[in-house]
Amino acid sequence: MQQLKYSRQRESIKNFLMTRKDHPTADVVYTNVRKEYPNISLGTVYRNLSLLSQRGEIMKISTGDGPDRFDGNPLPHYHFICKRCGSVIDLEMDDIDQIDKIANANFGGVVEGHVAYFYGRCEDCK
Amino acid sequence: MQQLKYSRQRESIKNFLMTRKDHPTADVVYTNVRKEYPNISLGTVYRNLSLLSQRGEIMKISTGDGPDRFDGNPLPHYHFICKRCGSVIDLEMDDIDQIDKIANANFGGVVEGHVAYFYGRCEDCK
DNA sequence: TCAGTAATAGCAATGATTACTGTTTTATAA
DNA sequence: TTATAAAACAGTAATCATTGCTATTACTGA
Repeated sequence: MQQLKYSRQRESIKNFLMTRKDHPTADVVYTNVRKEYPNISLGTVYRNLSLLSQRGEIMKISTGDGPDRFDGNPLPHYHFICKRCGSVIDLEMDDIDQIDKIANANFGGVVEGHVAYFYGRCEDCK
Repeated sequence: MQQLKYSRQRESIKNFLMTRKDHPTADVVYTNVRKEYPNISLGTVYRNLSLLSQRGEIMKISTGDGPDRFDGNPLPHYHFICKRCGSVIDLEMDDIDQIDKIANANFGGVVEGHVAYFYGRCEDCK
């Protein structure tokens, strides 16, 4: 992985993400960063979101339903998705890393990690 | 949910899926079912895969990387995705349903379930 | 200040999936 | 059986998210 050259656009994208707790999509990032950089292109947004998540500076959330979302907080944590309103919420929970060992127990390969999200009804929708 | 009217195409799709352990994509289902029904359309394949997974007769696997895959075995189980070769493998592991309780502990809403997959290197790639 | 290279804007193209429409199949029941 | 209504279909167009391309611009180190 080569080193990145600074860009104002990338900085603005990252700054925007850090102000938000609602895990916006690429398109939401685009419309908001345009307030500061009206000429930024959607391609630039996608490329930088990709770069940043590859480098572990942000987190990409793929729910398998609708577009990907992004989280400015790169520290390990889990997400909850409301089945009714679709909102994506950070969970504060004890770690569940033991599930990797459970998965590895009868497996021929090597389990290195997992992706998990929880679903149900959020506080407003229950 | 209304009742379904029988269709030969849907039966063929389900039968094909049950013969496979490799979790094929919609496109793979399409090219294979065409051997029996040369005029089947890709739309029909998508509609029926959707119907069958809504009804819990098959399982849809969204990895967030590449197209969705489908599993003819609807019984609860987990999947492993190889980071090197991309293959998706069934895991035989103890259940980890306790993670729903852990996630619910400090949460204002209601956790009803989870989606999880494991990744790493498969037996051939490790 | 300048040269080299990475990043950008603008736009075209792709890939997966869904929507539409006229025709065919299935289920029901006279 | 045949008639009828509803569901499913084939074929195709459209959509949505995302990636690729190319000429231009912006960083960076000398």
